[in-house]
Amino acid sequence: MILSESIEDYLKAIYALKKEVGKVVTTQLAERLEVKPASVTGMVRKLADMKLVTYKPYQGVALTKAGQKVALEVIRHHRLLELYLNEIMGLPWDKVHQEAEKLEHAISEELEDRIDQLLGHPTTDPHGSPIPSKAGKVNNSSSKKLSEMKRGEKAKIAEVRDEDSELLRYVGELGLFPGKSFEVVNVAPYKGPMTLKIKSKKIIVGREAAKQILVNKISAWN
Amino acid sequence: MILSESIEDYLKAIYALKKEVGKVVTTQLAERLEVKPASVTGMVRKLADMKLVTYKPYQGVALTKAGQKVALEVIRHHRLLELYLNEIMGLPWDKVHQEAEKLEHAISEELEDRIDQLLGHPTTDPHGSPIPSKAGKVNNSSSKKLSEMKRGEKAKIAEVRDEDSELLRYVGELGLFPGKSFEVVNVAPYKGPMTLKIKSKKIIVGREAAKQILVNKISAWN
DNA sequence: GATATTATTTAGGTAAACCTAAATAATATG
DNA sequence: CATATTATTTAGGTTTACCTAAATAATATC
Repeated sequence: MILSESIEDYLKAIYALKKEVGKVVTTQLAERLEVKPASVTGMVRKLADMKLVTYKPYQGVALTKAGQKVALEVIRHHRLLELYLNEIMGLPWDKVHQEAEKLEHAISEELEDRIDQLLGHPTTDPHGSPIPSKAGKVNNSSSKKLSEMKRGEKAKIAEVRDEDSELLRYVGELGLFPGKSFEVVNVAPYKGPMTLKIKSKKIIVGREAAKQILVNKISAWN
Repeated sequence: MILSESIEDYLKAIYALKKEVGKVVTTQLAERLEVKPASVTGMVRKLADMKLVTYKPYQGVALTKAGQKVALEVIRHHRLLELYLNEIMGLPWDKVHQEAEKLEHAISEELEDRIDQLLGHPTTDPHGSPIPSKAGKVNNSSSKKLSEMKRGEKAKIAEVRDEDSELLRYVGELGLFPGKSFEVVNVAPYKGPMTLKIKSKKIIVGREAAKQILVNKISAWN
């Protein structure tokens, strides 16, 4: 099956929106893909004809098994590439998303396999997102937003949104990389900044940035 | 300047044909690009409008300075990628062309620079083709075809055509890699095979394959 | 030098993926 | 519940890069 880059991007976006918002509607798809809603309607009808999505006008879109398979393959390419570019080639973590966005459509299955092998079959990318397996399994550790944590709670950084380069530079300078453990020592009111303690070092992070960071809580009995 | 993949491919093909045949005509361009001659006419007119080529109907096409610059940038991407894929990632030399063909349009200038740096600013790709410098200089060592050599002559393998995977597997099995020195010990008549001696080991190579191999003669007084 | 052949161009058409503007459906508000 | 607002779709248009078929130009052959 030969699918255009556009189609792959649509399927990827539908997968992501489903994960983030639950329901996938025309306007949001259009916004994320930076096209007009009318264009989304047209493409979504086409995807439905191809049995890659199910679509009821005014009701929303959902991936079929076949559509999800394609989406996960593209996401696997993307995240393997991000990790390779960062870890092996030394590109900064705030640059790899943009680069992978183009390369994900260009690499062959053989190159994908080789990258996977060179990286030792990794399971997460540099931003903490899970890398789908070749068979299409994804480790979706149900994590919560850092911005919703309360004072005194402890957690580990799980995942940072990878689309925004500026966010990543900011978060990276603070040392908030996936895997880092911390405690919330203060939460300023009026959507103010949060103060975290990482190994006795205090850092301050804005609430907006904190919304873009997912964490895994460390239970009290650990 | 944002140029489509098609445009980049046309410019690359025009550059290559000019090098190989001297004159670039519609039919040959069409053949190489696997499109119809009528399509070439249309695109070439467009390229002329963009000042990337000069074009006189029925007379042929030639790259302008601007067009050559683009062509060399794409070729630089291609050859750096081939070398990276082969040398660093361990892909066989008969697979890298196909992969680079897609990736050359997808990598950023920053990634190009990083690859160049990781490879130590190389000057030839795995098939012996020169890698244009960032400034657009190419080392075109004027070499001749192996198929045209006579018995007793000595030379070094300079370059093997990279488009044909089967040819590369064949030539690779014979050990005829760029840089290898040899002597022609026999040339069978009627376009028959040639017998070469590499370090006292005799190998036999068909005349058709020999046409695809460029060599640098080693002068007698060396 | 007329005619056949080959090369090239012109004219008109298609598919993909977008667009804008207008129409319609769904939802919210007084 | 009538009306305003927002979401979505429909209709028709654009651009890119192809295509086929027909016309024309260049070249080769008798």
